[in-house]
Amino acid sequence: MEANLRLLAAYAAVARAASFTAAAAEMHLSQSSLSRAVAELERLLGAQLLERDTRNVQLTAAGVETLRVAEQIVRAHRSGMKELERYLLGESGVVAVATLPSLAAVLLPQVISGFRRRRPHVALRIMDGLEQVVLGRVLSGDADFAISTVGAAPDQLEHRPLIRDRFHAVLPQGHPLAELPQVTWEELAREPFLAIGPESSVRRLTDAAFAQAGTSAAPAAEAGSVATVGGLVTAGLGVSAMPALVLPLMGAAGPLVYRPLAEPVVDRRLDVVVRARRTLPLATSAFLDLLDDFRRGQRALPPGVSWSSDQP
Amino acid sequence: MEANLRLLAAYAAVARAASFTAAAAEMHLSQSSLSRAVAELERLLGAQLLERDTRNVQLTAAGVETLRVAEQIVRAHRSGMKELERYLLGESGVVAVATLPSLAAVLLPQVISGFRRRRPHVALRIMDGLEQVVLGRVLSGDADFAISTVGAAPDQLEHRPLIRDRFHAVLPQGHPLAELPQVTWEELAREPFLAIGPESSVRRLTDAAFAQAGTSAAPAAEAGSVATVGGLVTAGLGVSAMPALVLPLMGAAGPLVYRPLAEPVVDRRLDVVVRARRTLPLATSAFLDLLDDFRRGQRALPPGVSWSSDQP
DNA sequence: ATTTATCCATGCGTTCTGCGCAACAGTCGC
DNA sequence: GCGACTGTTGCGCAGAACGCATGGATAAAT
Repeated sequence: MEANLRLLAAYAAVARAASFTAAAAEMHLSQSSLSRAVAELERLLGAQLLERDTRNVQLTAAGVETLRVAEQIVRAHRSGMKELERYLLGESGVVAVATLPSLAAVLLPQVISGFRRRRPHVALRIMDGLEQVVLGRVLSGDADFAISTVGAAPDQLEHRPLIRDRFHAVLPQGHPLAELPQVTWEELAREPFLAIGPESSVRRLTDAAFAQAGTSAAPAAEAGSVATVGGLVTAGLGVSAMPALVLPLMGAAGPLVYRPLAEPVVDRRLDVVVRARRTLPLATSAFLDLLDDFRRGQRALPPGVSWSSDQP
Repeated sequence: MEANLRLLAAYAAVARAASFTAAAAEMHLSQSSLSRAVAELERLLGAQLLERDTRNVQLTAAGVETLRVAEQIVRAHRSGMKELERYLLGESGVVAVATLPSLAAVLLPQVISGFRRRRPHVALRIMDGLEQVVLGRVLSGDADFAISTVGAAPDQLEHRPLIRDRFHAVLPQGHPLAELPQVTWEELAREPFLAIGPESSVRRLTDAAFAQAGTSAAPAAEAGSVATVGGLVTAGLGVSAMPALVLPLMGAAGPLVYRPLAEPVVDRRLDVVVRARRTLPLATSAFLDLLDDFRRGQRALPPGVSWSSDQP
């Protein structure tokens, strides 16, 4: 029982048209070819499907049943291939992006709305987490790509700059440093410093910045989430430093003051991360292209956040 | 996009096994053949499906989607062919039989119960009607075959004897003829005769029987259905003559007396009727074979009903 | 470090499938 | 009876599909 699609489709066309000649025209095949195909199918099935008397073609009972099944199979094939084609053209599927919590809220919404206008049938899946988790998801293939800081990138990952996210001092209202238009890391280091936990990529950057400014700020306290750090600052226990995109997540416990940090100006660099030497699904490439369009077009971003300049 | 089943099945096997060699063994093909098949499918789809690094075979995102679709298509094909095979082996399908009302009630039930024990997945469709309707259903193909009287058979129909159904006098209780063990047509002709309408095949036979007995019975009344004729006899308006299988349908209005008719003994001959030069679905043949087994085995029938003898 | 085993890709020759052309054989309508 | 139309069949060709043998690359064994 190894009737292939060619035979089934040929038979279905002949049976539907009740004519070899008409079906041949429809299928762009010679009539003799169809005649042979049907004969071959009959031989394979061991049953007569068509009653031909040189003038008319009529279905036998087995022919009716075979037509039903053949059309069902051919239809399944056609619709499956159509579905696959849509997927391969990037018109369907799922784009899975892993990213840091701060980005999910600020950058992605505008990109996504543009993307969904272009590809309405592509679903999006956003997974947020800290850097290690995010990169792990890309490595494992759970996510198609990530937008994240990249500390030590395993060489199975490939990344390119996307966004620069400037660090700001986080101060309680009425704090003396809040009088200044901008604050230096050295000035900040004289205050009790409230740090984010060491798993956060932000912590690595603040440590480095203090070192670069020739000082060091042993944290007065550490917290695991930025919202908690924000609460501690609000309560007047000290100051902190966070990238601009993180700031909206901090003020939950009460009003805070943010001032750009200088000497040195420090940016959190957010990169697009993909697996090296992998061809991406077309829908995903389209998403990345859109992101790059935004970057090159310098689409508006919140203060303190800027697109990375074009790479060589 | 003309990926055929061969390519899809080959790819599915390789992708599932994550190995060309293993899949080749499973499919009884050479590894080189599979390698080529997958390469060909990738070319057709214009997408890389597998990431091979001489040691491992891994699916790309497109590969995962393609595997899903390929398995779906292959499954549809396999299950469709399986279904068709069952049908062609007579293990599924519908046997459609057209027959006269009297037969549907008496003969068919026991045949059907035997048949369903043998082929539990074959459905039965019984259509009853008068001879012309019944034969028409066979001609049109609505029914696979009929059990019916056959007056003038069109030569597109083929028939063979199945049952002989002896005519009986139908008498009201207390009628003088009811005293006799059997009644002759001549005796019957002296009574007011209540005939069935001319569309019924029974009418043709009673007319012929009276003629053969050298008499004729102009009907005192005619009715369209045997139940009505029965009612008229019960009411004492006359007598009638019916084949044994019809008798159970007559006594609805009250008790009647039936006596075998002789001089001549007249049988209604019920034939199996099929379209000439047609191969029947296997399930139908099986039903007919069973019927023939019953006939040759002289399976018990009601009094006055007998199987036709074996044809030459 | 070298060897061995394993795996997938590819060149080559063979077989067989699928095809169109052309000739043929019924059948219908004029 | 003749042409027009239909499906079937013989024939030859192009290429599809296959297996064998080989090559290159890598992981495991020694």
